[in-house]
Amino acid sequence: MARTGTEELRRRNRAALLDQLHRHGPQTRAELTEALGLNRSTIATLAVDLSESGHLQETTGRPTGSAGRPSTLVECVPEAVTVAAVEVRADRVRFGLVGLGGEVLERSEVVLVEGDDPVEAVKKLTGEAAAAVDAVAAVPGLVDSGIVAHSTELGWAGRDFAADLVRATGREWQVVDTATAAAVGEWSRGDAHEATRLLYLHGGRGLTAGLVVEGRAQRGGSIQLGHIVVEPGGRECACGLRGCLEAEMEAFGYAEDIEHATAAASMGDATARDGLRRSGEDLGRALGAVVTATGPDEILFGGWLRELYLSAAAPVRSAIAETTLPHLRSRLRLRTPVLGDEGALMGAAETGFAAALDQMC
Amino acid sequence: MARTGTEELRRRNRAALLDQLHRHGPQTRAELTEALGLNRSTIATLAVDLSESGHLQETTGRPTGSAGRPSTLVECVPEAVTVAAVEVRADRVRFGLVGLGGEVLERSEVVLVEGDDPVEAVKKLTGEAAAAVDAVAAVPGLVDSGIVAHSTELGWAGRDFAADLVRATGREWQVVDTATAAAVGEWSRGDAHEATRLLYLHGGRGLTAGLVVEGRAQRGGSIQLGHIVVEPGGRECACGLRGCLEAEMEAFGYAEDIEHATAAASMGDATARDGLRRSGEDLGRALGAVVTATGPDEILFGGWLRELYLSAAAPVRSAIAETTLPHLRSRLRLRTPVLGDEGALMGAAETGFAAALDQMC
DNA sequence: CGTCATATGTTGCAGTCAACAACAAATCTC
DNA sequence: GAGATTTGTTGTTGACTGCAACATATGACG
Repeated sequence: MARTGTEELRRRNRAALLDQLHRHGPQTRAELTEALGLNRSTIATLAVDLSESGHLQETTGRPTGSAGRPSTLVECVPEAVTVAAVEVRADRVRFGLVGLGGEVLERSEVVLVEGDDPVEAVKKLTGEAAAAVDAVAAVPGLVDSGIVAHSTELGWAGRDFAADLVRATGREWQVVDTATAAAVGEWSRGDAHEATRLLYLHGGRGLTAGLVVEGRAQRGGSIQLGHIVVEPGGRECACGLRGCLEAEMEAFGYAEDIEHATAAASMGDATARDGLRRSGEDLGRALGAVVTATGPDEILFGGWLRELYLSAAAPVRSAIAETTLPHLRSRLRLRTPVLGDEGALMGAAETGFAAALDQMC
Repeated sequence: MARTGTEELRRRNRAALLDQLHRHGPQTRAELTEALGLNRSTIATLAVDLSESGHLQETTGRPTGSAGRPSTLVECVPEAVTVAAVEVRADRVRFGLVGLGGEVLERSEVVLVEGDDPVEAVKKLTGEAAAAVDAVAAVPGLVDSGIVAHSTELGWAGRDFAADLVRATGREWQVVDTATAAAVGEWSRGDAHEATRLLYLHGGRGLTAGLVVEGRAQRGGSIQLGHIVVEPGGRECACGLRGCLEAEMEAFGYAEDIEHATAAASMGDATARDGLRRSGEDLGRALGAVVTATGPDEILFGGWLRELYLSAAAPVRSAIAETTLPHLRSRLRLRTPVLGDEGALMGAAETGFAAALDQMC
């Protein structure tokens, strides 16, 4: 791969064009000229190049309604570049083959039963995805360069998941954490695009958080929200610490069944209501520290934290307010994600596209 | 400024060459060829270009000791590109005119007395620095795009310091926070270069922290370490919260006079010793949350936290150990900075150079 | 319905750049 | 002192983007 020279310049411009279409959908040549700051003729040669290589398609554009020659519409061909994205959960593995532009071309899922190895599921699911230029797996937990250092949900510690996947499937894998992936997904394909510092909270069997700053995932940042200590010397946690948010919340036992708790609370069950309130406060205190340390301007409550937030917004908010400086608090928006279960998969795919387009020919 | 085209390519290569020399000091043309991945002839034309424009100097290089024609040594001319760096503290304002390559060409200082406006001091100090391509001020506190949202040390809240400086000096200023600046300084000019995620703790009248990831300052990341809540419902803090680290530590009153406390402790004063231990524990607990949220692999204790750490390392370490996952803790190195008071100034200058070299002609 | 204005695609040319290869220079080794 | 080795220099080449002139396709207007 050339690092310098005029061919490198071309390569970069090609990648920029594809990236633009990938992010913003079909555009006319004129719009591309504007967006990329290149000359019309340059856009033309790039477009012809990429048409011939099958990466994009040109169609006679929509009538503009205004004067002038109508411009040709350029759109990318989803099948030209695909990424295999996988999301691993304790009870299932989901797969999506995502094409350029963000379209999901294929989708499948394997349900795991006690003792199943996710690697086998991944192998089965991605059998036909050999053409994918990149493969990315999202895992809930603390991921450090392919190794899952800690995962409450999967019960792993120090597993070299990337290597396992390579062995099983015979291809390279990126491993990212689910929370960061979901943050990327919500930013790029959800409605959180205007957030400059987006914190996504992922509530599964464990609690993790992912941070996206100006659209870029913060590497190494898979934040172990569940292991923020909210009660020094408190309940013993499986991780060996005491008073972790996860351990304190586990006392209420509704990570598995939050609907039950919220239903009971809305029926007037005082114990359930009190439990939700206290959980909300613990979560808010943990968030206070995370917000102070990372300074987000938007927080999305994903997974079962969505339900907790929806039914205990007040205690969450007030606990944050009691542990965060006014300036940080005032610019903070609290919301729920829009992509639902899809976010992590989309974000994982996006991670793959970022890498693919970067070294794109 | 051209964004594309071959001239832009040249511009980038020129900037890359200058940046290489700025960071790594004088190098031979052959070394530059290797480092930048460009052709010998390209390096030659770039070097001639930049020699003629006065940005660098070529001297007959040191004898290599091995066979072959001796290469010419290339070094940057410090005076060619200078940055005005200023560090604001409650009791003084320090100024340094830093040249390309990191050399400090001029240095001066103004001591402030109660009621003095730092802006006046900056104006006086930087009067002769008109030629500087960039001017950067480091301020202890929470800085958000030029505005000092909160500063315990200076007693500011929401002051648009950048605008004040522009008004007073008639030139543009970047405003960064002291902790982040010091982190950048220690990374680029200190001995923390191998840290990939460096957290610098700045102990002044307030406690702040700065994070540098792979050499780049995390924007918006001026972490308000002093306002991590370590004692929910604890002592009232000037910021309006309760139980902030700063408020809890203030009870011991040695932000101003840590030497006194450590001296007393080493003389056997049980109260002082106990105070140090408890401060160390509070600091460690606050750090636990920050480490969980930001995942550093190195922490530097700067300002008066240096003394606290040196005399209370054990409680700090054990408090961190009780509030941080093993994986994050195991890769964590705790140290003290090497640049002393100089770090923030060097880092501020480095911030200026990053901007200057980026848009460099 | 035809002319003009407008916006866009197309084509050929010019300017610039980095890579390459052949050559020159300067040092070390034997 | 001859050859090996490393590096600077020079002229050439291929490639790319920008530019300007031209061609094309539409809407507006009388």
